[in-house]
Amino acid sequence: MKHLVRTSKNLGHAIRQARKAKNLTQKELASMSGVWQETISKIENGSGGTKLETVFDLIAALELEITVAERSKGTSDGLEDIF
Amino acid sequence: MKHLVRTSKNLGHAIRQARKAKNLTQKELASMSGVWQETISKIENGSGGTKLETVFDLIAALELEITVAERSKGTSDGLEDIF
DNA sequence: ACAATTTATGATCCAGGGGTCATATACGAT
DNA sequence: ATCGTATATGACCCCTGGATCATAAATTGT
Repeated sequence: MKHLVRTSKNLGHAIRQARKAKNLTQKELASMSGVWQETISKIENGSGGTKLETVFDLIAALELEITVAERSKGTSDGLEDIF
Repeated sequence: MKHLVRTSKNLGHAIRQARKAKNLTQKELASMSGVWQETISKIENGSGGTKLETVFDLIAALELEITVAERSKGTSDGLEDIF
């Protein structure tokens, strides 16, 4: 699944979905990423203001990757997902 | 151009490149994104700790988009770029 | 319904980000 | 080399994210 991320809420969804897909609890993800469970909770719920590094830590632990590219003009390339 | 972003430095490169591609100065980007020129400078140079929202503002102003997806196992999908 | 586990909330403390201004340094053109 | 513009740096303050601990609320399994 490919997530378009424009807001913290989007990011939260993407992360929660990836975590669930791997059957991890927030606490487990916490210990593998070094990010506190409480913080993960906030992030998954889209509370803004998160620091980039924290996101990178989670992304890495979940074996996801972030890409930045020109806004696709409706290419609808792969199946996308936006909330 | 599609940028794989794993670190703040990567992000900085992607943003600077996109800005240059649009022939914008940091100051111009600043006024169109609401992010201070000084801050843009820091971000482009990969100084970590940036807040997500700040990144979103820049990405939007530069008409870029961020996607999160499973780590591609060497798919080498489109032409990528990693620093 | 109950117990166990998972997630959310709340408070405190501290370090660092970003707004803001001033200035230094780098870069380009002539 | 000089002028003008662009980018980087430094200092200040305020505000908030995240570490941390305790606990509440929600979810899940039986």
